[in-house]
Amino acid sequence: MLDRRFIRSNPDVVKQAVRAKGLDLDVDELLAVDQRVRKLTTELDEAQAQRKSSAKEFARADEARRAELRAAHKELESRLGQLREELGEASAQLQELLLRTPTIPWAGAPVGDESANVTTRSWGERPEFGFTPLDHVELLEKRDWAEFARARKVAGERAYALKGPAVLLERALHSYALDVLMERQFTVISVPSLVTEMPLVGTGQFPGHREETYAIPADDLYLAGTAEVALVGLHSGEILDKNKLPITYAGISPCFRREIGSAGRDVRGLLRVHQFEKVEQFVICVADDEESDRWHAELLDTAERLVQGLGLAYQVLEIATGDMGAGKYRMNDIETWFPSLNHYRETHSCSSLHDWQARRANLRYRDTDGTIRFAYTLNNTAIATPRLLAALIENNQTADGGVRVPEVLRPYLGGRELL
RNA sequence: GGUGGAGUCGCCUAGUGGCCGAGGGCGCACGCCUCGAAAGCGUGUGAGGGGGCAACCCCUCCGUGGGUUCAAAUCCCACCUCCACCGCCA
Repeated sequence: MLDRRFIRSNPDVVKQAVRAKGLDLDVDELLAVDQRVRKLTTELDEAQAQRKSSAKEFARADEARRAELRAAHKELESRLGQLREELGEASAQLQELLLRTPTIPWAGAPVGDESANVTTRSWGERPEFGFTPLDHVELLEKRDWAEFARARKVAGERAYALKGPAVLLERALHSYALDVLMERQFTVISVPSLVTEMPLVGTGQFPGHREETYAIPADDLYLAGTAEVALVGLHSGEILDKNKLPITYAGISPCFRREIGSAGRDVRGLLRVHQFEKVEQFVICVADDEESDRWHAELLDTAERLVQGLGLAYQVLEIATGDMGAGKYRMNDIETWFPSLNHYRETHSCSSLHDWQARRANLRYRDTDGTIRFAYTLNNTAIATPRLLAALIENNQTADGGVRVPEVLRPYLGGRELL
């Protein structure tokens, strides 16, 4: 969502962003609707002012004059009704279009679709096995650390149940992430996954990607795909004091995704599941591009250090305009090495949204000079399991099906070096 | 799930159909006073939208959405949230 006034005065910039992001949005139509809304607003204002003054006069008028006013009012009322209806329709149309306006992407983003993504750096050594490594499913089943067939009996496709040391290892990953984030002064917060529509619109999940979210129609609730949803919603409608910013959260929550766009893909194992656990980094900062850029770098750095701490090889991608989504200013994915896939696979996604989400969520702050501004938001994964758990298991397996525990996780596993 | 009470401009509060399209107090900002401060006094102090070079003007908003009325914070209906008690429950 962009500022109407910005769109009015920079239609070409917006059009270019729409093109670069491959979106379906008619900016000229938006401008026309915007103009119509303003015209109707002015007309309604005038009619309403008239209604007010005649109601005032009524109180002091004699009976003859009152009869006149009643008659005149009837006419005015029908005009008001018509204007309200027209304005209501136009406003709804405008809102619908505004919700689809993209953030202007940063100048350094590769232009194009997914194939234009650029690998900017890689870190770590891919493991060399002196034996034929198992994939995570084989390994988990060999050790009896998971139930797949039985879990699917209860919860359908993509379901899983972790058992024994796999559970402890998953928890260790989350504890590790929380400790690192707390060290960086992030506030740990556990948030609802079961949410209303409001925060989903706020994050930008709705209305564009409704079908990816589980709905519970009986209660008008939804299951959020990430803690980011609740975190954006938490401060929505507020005007924060500038000195409260930045707000830095380490949000934890179960995450739910329908994965309807990927039917049949990654159905095996833990790579793409409907329900998972995630620690999310989330920042609300002042509306300053440079500060936002600094946070973006920091969130990305934190995620990289988390993966480095685990000793996993990864690469960082600069995401192209057409692959980053409407709301993103900049996006970098971290892809971690999966031996069984023989390639890197997305495990983290770092995004700067500028004020795109804040506008949707009406999340503002009062600047030093008293001006009220929309804040900037950023988010990045810290740890998402079981996908990262699968990477950890595959990369750290031993010839006999053991799993070496990275040093950073040992404190959470009673000091054990091998599972 | 049931019963009762409540939701007003950052906070507290006035307000029961036109004089409240929102008064007061606190807080905050600025000014006076002071060597400085406190106290005191004075002035100002919500958000959104539209218009104007501008000072400024207009409209909307008293939890949300409907309704009654010439006119609604004020009356009616539904919903949401909060508080209390009862029931059930991890």
